[in-house]
Amino acid sequence: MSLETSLIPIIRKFNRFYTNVLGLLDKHLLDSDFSLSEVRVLYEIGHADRCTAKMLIDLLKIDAGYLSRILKRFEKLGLTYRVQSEADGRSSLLYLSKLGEETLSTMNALSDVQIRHMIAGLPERSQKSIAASMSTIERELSDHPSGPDIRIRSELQPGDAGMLIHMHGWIYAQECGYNHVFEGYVCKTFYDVLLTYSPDRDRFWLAEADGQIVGSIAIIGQSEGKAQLRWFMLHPDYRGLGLGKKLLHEAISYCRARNIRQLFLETTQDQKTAIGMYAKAGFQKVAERENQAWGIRNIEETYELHLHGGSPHEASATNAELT
Amino acid sequence: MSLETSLIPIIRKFNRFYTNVLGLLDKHLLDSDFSLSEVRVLYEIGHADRCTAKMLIDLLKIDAGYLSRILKRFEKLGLTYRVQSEADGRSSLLYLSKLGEETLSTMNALSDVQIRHMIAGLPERSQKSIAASMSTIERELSDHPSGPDIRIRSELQPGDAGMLIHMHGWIYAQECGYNHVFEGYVCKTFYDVLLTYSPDRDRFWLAEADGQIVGSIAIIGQSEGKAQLRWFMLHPDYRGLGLGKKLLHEAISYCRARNIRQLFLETTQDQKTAIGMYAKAGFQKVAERENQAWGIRNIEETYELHLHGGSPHEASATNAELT
DNA sequence: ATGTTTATTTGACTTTGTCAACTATATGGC
DNA sequence: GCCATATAGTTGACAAAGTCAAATAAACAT
Repeated sequence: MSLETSLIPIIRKFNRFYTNVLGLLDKHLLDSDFSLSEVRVLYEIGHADRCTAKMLIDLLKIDAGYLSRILKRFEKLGLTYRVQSEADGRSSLLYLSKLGEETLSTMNALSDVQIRHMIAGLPERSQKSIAASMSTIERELSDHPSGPDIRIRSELQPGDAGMLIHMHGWIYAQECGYNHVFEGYVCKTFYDVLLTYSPDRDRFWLAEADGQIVGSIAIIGQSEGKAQLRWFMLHPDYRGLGLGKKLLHEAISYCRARNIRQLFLETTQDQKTAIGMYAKAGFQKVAERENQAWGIRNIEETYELHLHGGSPHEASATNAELT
Repeated sequence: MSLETSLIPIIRKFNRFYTNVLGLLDKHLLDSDFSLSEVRVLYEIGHADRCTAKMLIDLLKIDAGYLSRILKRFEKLGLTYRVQSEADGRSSLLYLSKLGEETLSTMNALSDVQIRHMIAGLPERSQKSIAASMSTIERELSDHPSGPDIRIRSELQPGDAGMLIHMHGWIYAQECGYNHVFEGYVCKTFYDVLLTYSPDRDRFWLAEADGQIVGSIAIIGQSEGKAQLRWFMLHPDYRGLGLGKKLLHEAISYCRARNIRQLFLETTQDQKTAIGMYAKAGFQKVAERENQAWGIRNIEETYELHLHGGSPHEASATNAELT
């Protein structure tokens, strides 16, 4: 609630600002013979599939009577024509005539010029960030918020390692109070792997939200049926969406497929949620020791999971719970 | 030009979308006894200092005659009063009466409720990213584009090292074709420093644009009048703004102040721009060797700068050129 | 002082949008 | 199939919102 309260003034300020921006853009549009509403109607007829008056009313929140007259005018001007719907005799399907299409594309071109003029003087980076911000707002506010575009990829790209270190450093400082020495230690783990990195032996799964890494897991150093699970982590904003479960499942499935029998991992006692998931997947603690190096006292723990030979019961339970 | 062309459809789409959003918000506002224009006028009278009709005309792009009538109505309703300007007898200064202030704050409250309702169902992360995006758009599009908020800080925070590694990995892959081994090597350099990091001996300057790191430089390992300059880097989007020069200047000034006499750095021949700046600052090449490790053949070079004892000429030239 | 510009007002007008009553078709229950 | 009710679209009467040009009065430039 307090968050909303602090954001509302920002949003209202933007609304006032953007009302002006849109007003300016519209002004020029009004040099044409059409009102703003008419232009919007014409645009939608041109772009919607099997457009009816009802659709326009819902989409543009326009008065039915007003729309009726606009459509009548369009027809008189020869911009549109209508065909009675076969499915519903009350409705007509609306189409642009040749002239209507020309008119619309002229208006589109004018509008493009307007917008181009609006952003013309700005540096490329500003233009990009404006467009990106607009997409974000639209996506987040749209009726069926699709949420961010979340996907999991498993090729390691340049910069990924650094980003994972960044997230480790930041998250563990926030949540556990670890200091820069911890981040240095994470650097070391990546250094060790990257120097000899081979996609065959070392595999990463990176969860991305709109192209930004928000979670990770990896299986590294596999040899002779053994491997290490590493860098299992999820950005706080993206927890509770089942992403962690999905990552862990990916990693373990991969191990099964690669015939890895023994998987181990190291973590600290602070990682309650992760440890819960490890346990659910069948991992068992095999060692623990104290660590003072990271600015705060903590207990490091080692966990192991036996995938085939070990306990068939656990393996199948895992499978069921993580699917 | 081609970039603009690809962004215009995004911007137009957003404009159509946001026209709807604003329309919906306004609808509810119209339940009150005031038109949208009237509300905007009332708002500005309440917030602008020494408000005149002319100001409102310019600010809201409203017709003078229309405004005149709105103001007349406000006065009749007892919401505003006017005082003839002493400086210009043609103008009057506009003020809200007690009742006007109450009315405005009621409307503000209603508007707040509207907005709160609009974002209420969304997760915190969405709300934040909406507000941030709006601020970005407003800043970039405002008349005197202030550009991003760029500042240089010099405390190392958790996550910074990772972010710098990320940038190294990404930029050098983009621009020089280095592979993951290079990023691993960068990890090692940070590992070495972070384990024994001490603000007295190791100093970072991080250039941030709107809170995002976009450039860096560091002076590390100083002892007995010597030190190493490291991690000098600038995001491609933020080059040509004098930021690199500023960072280098910060680092060298610091060395002077700390009585460091000899500074060295390692780079690769690919770094033409950086090497140009090093040369300008008085650095001289003292060694070079071939390196094959990073996926592509390159020449590593070592540079040195003697700050006090060495060449007074160079030192002063440096000072002049980099200030 | 005089002609020009600027801030605001007023009257006449158009455009835009709203509301409620009306027609015609569709839909669901029997 | 028949009826009650809902839905898509139309129309007339009207109100609100916005525009334009002419008028007024003060300010400014020379």
